[in-house]
Amino acid sequence: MAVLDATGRLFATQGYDHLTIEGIAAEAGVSKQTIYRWWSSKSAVVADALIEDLLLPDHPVVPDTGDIRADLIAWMQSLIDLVAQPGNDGLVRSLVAAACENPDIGTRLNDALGITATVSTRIEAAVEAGQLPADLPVKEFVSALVGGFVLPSLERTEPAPDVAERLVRALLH
Amino acid sequence: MAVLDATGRLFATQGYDHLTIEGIAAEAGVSKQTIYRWWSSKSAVVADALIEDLLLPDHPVVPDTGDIRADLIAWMQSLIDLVAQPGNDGLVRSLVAAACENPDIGTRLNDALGITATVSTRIEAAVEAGQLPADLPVKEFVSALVGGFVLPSLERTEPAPDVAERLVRALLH
Amino acid sequence: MAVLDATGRLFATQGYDHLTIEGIAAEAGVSKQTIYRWWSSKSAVVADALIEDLLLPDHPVVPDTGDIRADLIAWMQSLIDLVAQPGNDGLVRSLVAAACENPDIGTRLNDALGITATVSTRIEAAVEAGQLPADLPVKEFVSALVGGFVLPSLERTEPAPDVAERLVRALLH
Amino acid sequence: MAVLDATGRLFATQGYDHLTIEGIAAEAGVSKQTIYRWWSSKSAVVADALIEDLLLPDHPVVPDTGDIRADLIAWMQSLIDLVAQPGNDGLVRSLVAAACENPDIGTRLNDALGITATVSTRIEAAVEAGQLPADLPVKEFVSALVGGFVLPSLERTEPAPDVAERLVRALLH
DNA sequence: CCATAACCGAGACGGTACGTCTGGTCTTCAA
DNA sequence: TTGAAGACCAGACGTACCGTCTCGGTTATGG
Repeated sequence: MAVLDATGRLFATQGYDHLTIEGIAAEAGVSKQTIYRWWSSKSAVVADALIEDLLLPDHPVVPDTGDIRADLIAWMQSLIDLVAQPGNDGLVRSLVAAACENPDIGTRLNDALGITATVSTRIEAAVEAGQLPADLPVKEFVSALVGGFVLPSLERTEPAPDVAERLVRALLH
Repeated sequence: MAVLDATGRLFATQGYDHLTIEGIAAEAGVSKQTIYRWWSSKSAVVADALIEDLLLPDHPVVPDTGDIRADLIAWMQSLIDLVAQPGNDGLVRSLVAAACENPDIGTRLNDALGITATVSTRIEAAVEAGQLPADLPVKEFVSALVGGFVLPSLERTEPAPDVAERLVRALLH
Repeated sequence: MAVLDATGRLFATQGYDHLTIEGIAAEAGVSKQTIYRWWSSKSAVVADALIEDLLLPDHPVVPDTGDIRADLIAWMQSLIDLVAQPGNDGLVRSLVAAACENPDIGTRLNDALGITATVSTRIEAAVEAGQLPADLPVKEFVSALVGGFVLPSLERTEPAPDVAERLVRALLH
Repeated sequence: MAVLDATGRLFATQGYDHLTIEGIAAEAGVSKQTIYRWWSSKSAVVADALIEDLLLPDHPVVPDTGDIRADLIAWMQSLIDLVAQPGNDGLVRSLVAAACENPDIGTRLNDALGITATVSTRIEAAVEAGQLPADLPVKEFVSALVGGFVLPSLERTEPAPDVAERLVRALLH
C-alpha cells in the first residue's frame, strides 16, 4: 500500500510526532478520506507500517558463536551502532512514543526490534545448552535487556562506549 | 505554582497527550502568556511538575530486610500494584511519552520513579555487603530492572501475578 | 422514477440546500452512479422533479368570477396561505435557491407556481374582455405579480394580512 | 475589515456558491478562525459585506425629470445595463441565492439594490405630486417592480431590448 | 510617595492539522 | 448490459490548539 510506504518514508525523516495524516496523504498521493476509511488513527497506520517492516532499517541478527555473553554483547553493540547512525537518532524515541499511544504498536515493539526472531531463540538455545540457568524467565530477561537499552536512549545522552558490555554484564553476572 | 498544580491534576486525569497549554492555563486560572513566559513548551512544564513531584502519587520505598532479592521483588510488586490501581493505568505510558519529547523528562524519569533515592542505594549496599558481585554495573542494572518493568506496560496487557518475582529472577540468577 | 420521488420527499423535509446526491441515492435505494448516469447535477434532478410536479403541493387555481381584481386577490391569498402552512415555510426560498443554480429551474419556476396554466390565461381573458388595457404586457405583468410575492418571502417576515389585496392594488390602480 | 473586502472581491469574480470561507480567509490574508470568531457562517459574512456596500458596483440613481414613467424606465434600463456588463452576469442570481440562505441578506436586498434610497422616495414624490394614485401601496409597488426585474433574470435569458419600458408599462397602465 | 516598571488576565491573531462530509469519477460484480 | 455497491481523489467544512502579540489593570519598588 502506497500509504504505508509513505508512512515509512516520513517516519524515517520526520519522526513520529511530526507525522500527520495530511502529510501521509500528500506523500502517498491519496486523499485523507482513503486513510480514514482503512485506519482509525495515525497510530494505527504506523502500527501497520511497523508490521510490514517499513519503519526500520534492517535489524541486526544475533550471532551464534556458542558464547552467549559475547553474542549478546555483539548484538547489543550493533543495535547501538544502528541507532547512532545519522538520521536514526530519533528512531527509538519515535517508536516508543508511538507505542505509548497505541497498544498494538506496543505489542509489536518487541517483535519490531527483532527480538523474538533472534534474541529469544538464541537465549533459549543457551538455556538448553546449559550456559544459562534452566529456570531463567526468558521473556522477562529479554524485556530487561531491551528495556536496559531503550530507557537510557530516552535521555539522549551519548552512550558510553562500553555500555553494551556493561549492560550484558549487569544481566549475566 | 498554580500552573504546576494544575498540570499535575490534568496529567493524572487526562494523560500526557491530551494535556494542552490552554487546558493548563484554564485549569490554573492563568493566561497562556504567563505559561509561555516561564516555560518554553508543554514538556518543560511537565518536566518541572515532575521535579516538584506533582505528577505521581507517593512512590514506594525499597525495603531493607537484608535479602536483596526479596527486597527487590517486594518493591517491584508495590510498583506494579501502584500502576494497577484505577486511574493510574496510563500513568507510566504518559510519563514515557513525555520523556520521548523532552530530554529533561527522560533524565528525570529514573529519579521520578524513585530509583536513585531508593533502588540504587539499596543495590549499592548489597554490592558492598557482598550479596552482589563487586563489579556489577549498577546503573545498567537499574536501567534493566526498570526497563523490564516499563517496556511490558506499553503493551497494556494484564501483568502476570508473579511477574515481579520473575523479573527479579531474570536479573539475579 | 424512485429518484425523483425521493427528491420530492427530501426537498419537502429538508429544503434545497440540505439536499445531497448521496442523500437522494440513499433515500431512493439507488446508487450514486445511477443518478449521475441520468442527471448531470443535483439541480438537474430537482428540475426534473419540478417538471413531474413532485416538489410542490397542489397549486391553487385562479378563480374566474368575471372580476379580475377579485380573482387575482383570491388567488394570491391562497398562494400566501399555502406557503404559510407549517412545513411549507422554506418552500419558496428553496425553489428560488434552486433556480439560482439552474437555468432550467428558473425557466420552470413560473410554470411551477402554476402561472402559465392559470394566471396568464386569466389575465389574457381579462384583456380581451376589456377589463385590462389592450396593450398590457402580460408576461411582464405576471412577472411583477409573482415577483412581488416572491421577493418579500425571502425576508421571512410574517406577511401583513392584507398583503394580497395591497399587491394587486399596486398593479391594478 | 480585510475580510469584507476580500468577500466583495471574490463575490464579484466567483459568485456566491463558489465562495468559501477558506477562500475568503486566504484572499484576506487571515486565518479561518478569525472569520469564525466574528461571523457564524458564510452568509453572515456576505450580509455584512452587503451592508458595507462592497458587493455591488455603484447603483444607478433614479432620475427626476418630473415624468415618473420616463424616470422609472430610465432607471430600470440602467439597472439592466448594469447587470448586462461582462462580469456582472451572475450578480443578481448570487445575491438572490445569498438571500435564500440568510434572512438578513433578504432584508437588505431591497436596500442593496438601492431601492429605498432612490426608487421609493421618487415614487412617493410622484404620489404626492398627483402623478400616481394617492392610495398606491408603495412598498408593494416597489416589490413588484424589482421582482419583475429579478425573477426573469433567474432564467438567464437575454432580456428583450424594450423590457424596461414594458415592465414599467405593466405597472403603470 | 508616587512614577515606573514588571507582571498579570484576557483574548485576538495567523497558522496547522484534525476528523467529517459531499462532490463527481471509476471499477467490480451479480442479476 | 444494467445497476447496486462502494472505493477513490479532491477539497471545504467547522473545531482545537499552537505560539505570538497587544491590551488594560494591578502590584510593588525604588528614586
